[in-house]
Amino acid sequence: MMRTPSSDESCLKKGPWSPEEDKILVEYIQKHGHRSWRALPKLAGLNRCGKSCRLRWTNYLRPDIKRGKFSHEEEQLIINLHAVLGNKWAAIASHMPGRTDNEIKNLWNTHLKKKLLQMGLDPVTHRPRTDHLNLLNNLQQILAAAKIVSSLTNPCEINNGLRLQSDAKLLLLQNIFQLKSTPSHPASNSDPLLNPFDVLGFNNPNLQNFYESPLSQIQPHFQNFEVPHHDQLPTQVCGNLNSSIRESHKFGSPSPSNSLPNLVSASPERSTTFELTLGDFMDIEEPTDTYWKSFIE
DNA sequence: AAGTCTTGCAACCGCGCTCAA
DNA sequence: CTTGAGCGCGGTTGCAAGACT
Repeated sequence: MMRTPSSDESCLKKGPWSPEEDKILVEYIQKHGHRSWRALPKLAGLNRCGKSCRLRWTNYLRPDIKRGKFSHEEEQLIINLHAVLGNKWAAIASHMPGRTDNEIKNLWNTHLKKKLLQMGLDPVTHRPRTDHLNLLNNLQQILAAAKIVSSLTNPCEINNGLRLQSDAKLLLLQNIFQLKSTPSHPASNSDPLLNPFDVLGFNNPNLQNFYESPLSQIQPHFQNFEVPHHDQLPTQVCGNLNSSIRESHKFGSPSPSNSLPNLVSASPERSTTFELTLGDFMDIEEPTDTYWKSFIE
């Protein structure tokens, strides 16, 4: 139900609060509390609307507010809570005594979102980004982020880092083989102008050579890529791995089937078979979400 | 030194929910 | 059941300060 502002509300003061106004508000609330925000400004003698008073109190003047920079632990906590709760700033704030929803929201929009993007993670899903056209570009970011894992000490970060490493490997395999093996794919058109690395914005000569080389020459480059043993994976994952990633281990032998997974969807929804597989795979040994859910409950 | 751009944050706005009349 | 006041939440804006050219 929409409430239209009353006529006398329109001439009320807006904008930054003066120290005098702050003093009046604090003294009034300390004496009388804040039962009705709408009535408060008149009773306190403030030329502000009740909403503005409430906001000023809850976001700034409340005595239990912890001011100052967020610690690394607090940032990590916000990221973890956001992964479970999404943009429920008030809910996140309720688990962080002394911090306001507004403060957390601002921190997220100015720092944490960028931090996740730099790591190649989608700030909405907290999963590696899978936009279609930027996929290989993102892959570079994911690989770069995954490299950092070796220097991590925090168990949470190590967990995320290991996940990044496996995601990066799978995405790399998936896309390289897709490009190599699908003649109908526009990116693998024989027209040199449509070379996939041109199309995707890559002009690194090493990558160009990599693309131009026959499969038999590419094989040795993947010796260090580990595909998890199927005993460690759920049945459905196993099945898909058998027909996709495992197939890719048959380098050198002609593969008439070309039974390769589809490219990862541009949208965050898990629309392709492989993406489901990847998503399920990522959940293996991934207690984080469950942990935070139980933490919140 | 001056102008422009970027960043961070306080405050505002609009929407939706709850609850009493 | 309907209506409207009050409140809380999430998204957005505007401005000051710092960084950059």
